Amino acid sequence: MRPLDPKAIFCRRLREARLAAGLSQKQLGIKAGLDPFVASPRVNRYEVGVHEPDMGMAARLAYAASVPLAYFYADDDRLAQVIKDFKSSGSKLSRKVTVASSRKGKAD
Amino acid sequence: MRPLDPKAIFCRRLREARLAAGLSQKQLGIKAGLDPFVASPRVNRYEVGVHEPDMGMAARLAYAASVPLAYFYADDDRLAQVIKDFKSSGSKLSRKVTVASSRKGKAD
DNA sequence: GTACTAAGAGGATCTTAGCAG
DNA sequence: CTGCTAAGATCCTCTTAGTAC
Repeated sequence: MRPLDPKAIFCRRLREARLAAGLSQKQLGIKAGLDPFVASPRVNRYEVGVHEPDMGMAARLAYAASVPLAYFYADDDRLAQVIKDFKSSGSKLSRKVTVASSRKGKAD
Repeated sequence: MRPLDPKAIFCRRLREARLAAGLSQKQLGIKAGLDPFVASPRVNRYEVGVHEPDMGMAARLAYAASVPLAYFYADDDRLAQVIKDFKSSGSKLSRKVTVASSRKGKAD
């Protein structure tokens, strides 16, 4: 079972999640903490596949689009569905890791 | 539900997957297609969290460690388990996307 | 409003060359 | 062997400034 191209998968999942959330590229970027003046080009570059976001940015986009981060990297459509439907039930082990900032994307 | 720091998660999952596969950092890198002379430092930097691999490299590491790529990004331990145990059953829709090369990591 | 693109500035990773257990 | 690190060279991303629908 060879892995599919992860970048192509990422683009597809990101777009699908954004549209499912009913947001424009700019709106998603802003909701993910990007400056309104840069949100549109940056999210666009991610969706088209020209640039790859780092993990911090990808996590914010996932949160803004209401999907788990792992959803963006699921190479199998069934696995993607399983991830999207996953409810973090009683998370007793609240192992809180501090939220770090990503490269440039100021989170506020 | 705030997302945990994805880089810290990635480091933890990568190390766990590598040890579960019974490989050294160098061995994992070589199995992922890296040159034997660079495999050790590069995998180490990923595991310690100093550098972030791009998606292509992450996908090769996941394949070499016998876990789905999405496993590295699962912020919830239960979700991680679900992903790891996921069997891509009869994948009838063989939507083969061409495997692309990543930044520097020559795959052969 | 929406999606999308080019190009320079800036900042990230990669390779090499090492150290310690 | 193993895990791990510093520094310069290299390459990718981010912002700005735009086009087109």
